[in-house]
Amino acid sequence: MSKSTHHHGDLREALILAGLALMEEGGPEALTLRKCAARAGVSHAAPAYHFNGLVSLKAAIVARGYRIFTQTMKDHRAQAGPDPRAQLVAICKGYLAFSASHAALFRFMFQDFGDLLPRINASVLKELELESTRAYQVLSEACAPFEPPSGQAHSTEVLVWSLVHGYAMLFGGDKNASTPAGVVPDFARILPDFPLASNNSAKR
Amino acid sequence: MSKSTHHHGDLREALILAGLALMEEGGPEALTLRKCAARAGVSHAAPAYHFNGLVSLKAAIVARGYRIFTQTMKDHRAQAGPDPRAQLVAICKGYLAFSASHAALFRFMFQDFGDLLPRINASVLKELELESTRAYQVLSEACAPFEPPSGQAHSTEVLVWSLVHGYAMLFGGDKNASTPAGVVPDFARILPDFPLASNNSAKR
DNA sequence: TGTACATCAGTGAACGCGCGTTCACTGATGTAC
DNA sequence: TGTACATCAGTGAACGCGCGTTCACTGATGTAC
Repeated sequence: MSKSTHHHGDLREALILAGLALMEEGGPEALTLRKCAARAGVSHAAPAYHFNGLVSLKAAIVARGYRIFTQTMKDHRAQAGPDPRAQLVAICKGYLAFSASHAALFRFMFQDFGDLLPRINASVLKELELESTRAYQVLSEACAPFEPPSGQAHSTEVLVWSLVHGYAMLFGGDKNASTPAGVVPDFARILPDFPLASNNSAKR
Repeated sequence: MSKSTHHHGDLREALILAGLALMEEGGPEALTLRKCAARAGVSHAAPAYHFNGLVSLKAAIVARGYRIFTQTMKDHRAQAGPDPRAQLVAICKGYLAFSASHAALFRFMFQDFGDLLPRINASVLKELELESTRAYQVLSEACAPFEPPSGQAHSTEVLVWSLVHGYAMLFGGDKNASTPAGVVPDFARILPDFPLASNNSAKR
């Protein structure tokens, strides 16, 4: 343990990791500058110095969330076969795996940032846009083979994204693991019934 | 304007309406005891007396949200024809209409209440459960004609609910009205392609 | 190689703010007789 | 019908708390010569 109090080394990384941990433990309410600082072992004024305020720290944490999200989907895809349908199913399973393993963060990421956007540090905002676009692209690519060749653009993408996102929100976490009326069918039993137009060699 | 300062008359209703207004104007962060009280024109200690703390006031507001939600779906259903498919589409449009007209409230309703549940006033909790169950039943009934007769129970329900909920969350509000890649297809152009097994006289 | 100095990352005390809660109170309402 | 009294809804001042922000500072690092 270094005696030096100044020059943390990688304060930014430490703050983001602290924020991710706090988010999972106490939800979005627990994400404050002071708690992040305490968890990272620095003065409570340090995060306000590194980022320009709480908003940018939150954005940096969300950006990191998207990076993990993307990686989770890619990991699942890598374990599936080359068949486009299997690839798409794997991506969706990765989507659900992330939403379950990072439940609070997942909801936080898809929050409405609205008024806060203009207050985000320019470089952090750029990073956030990059990471969220990358996550989106993974899903988009997996849907591409199923887009109707001459129909409404992105309709499969919107269909699949809506379905998997809604399922994740409603049934994905530990809570609300059932409808008021009973047990929820496993997602894998729903997805294969999709009417995905295949303009490729996708098999059932 | 009555001079009497005590005995508001219907403080409960006034507080709930104040809360609904605050929610739409400033999001969930704006929902505090003091702001609700100020908006309802009462002392800031009044809401803490009427409900036993902020948590139960929030729950009462969510319960009211579900009541409006149910009514919105029913209103849309009433304007559709008797065909089961038309009814289901109408319910979904009602779902989306509510999520758009009460964007912040909608997200707040589907929040994870988790740790807060035990702290809700018993009668308010009962009301919340009643209203949310009623909303759920409207959707459930509309899906019933399409449930596969011998398949997995509630699979159509889960499918439709996930799809419409995900669409509402991702594209329903004013914000994020498009995918990163472009324009979002209208929901009505997606839903009719559903592979809904009809054990009824539902027509396309 | 060694010294002087500028830069910069992080400190810690202090500030004001809005919050939920508490509590002795007040004044209107309802009830007993 | 009228009076006494209990109940109860809402008041308003006070409290402590955690928060984000500010600012003069300090000590480590990097650079010029």
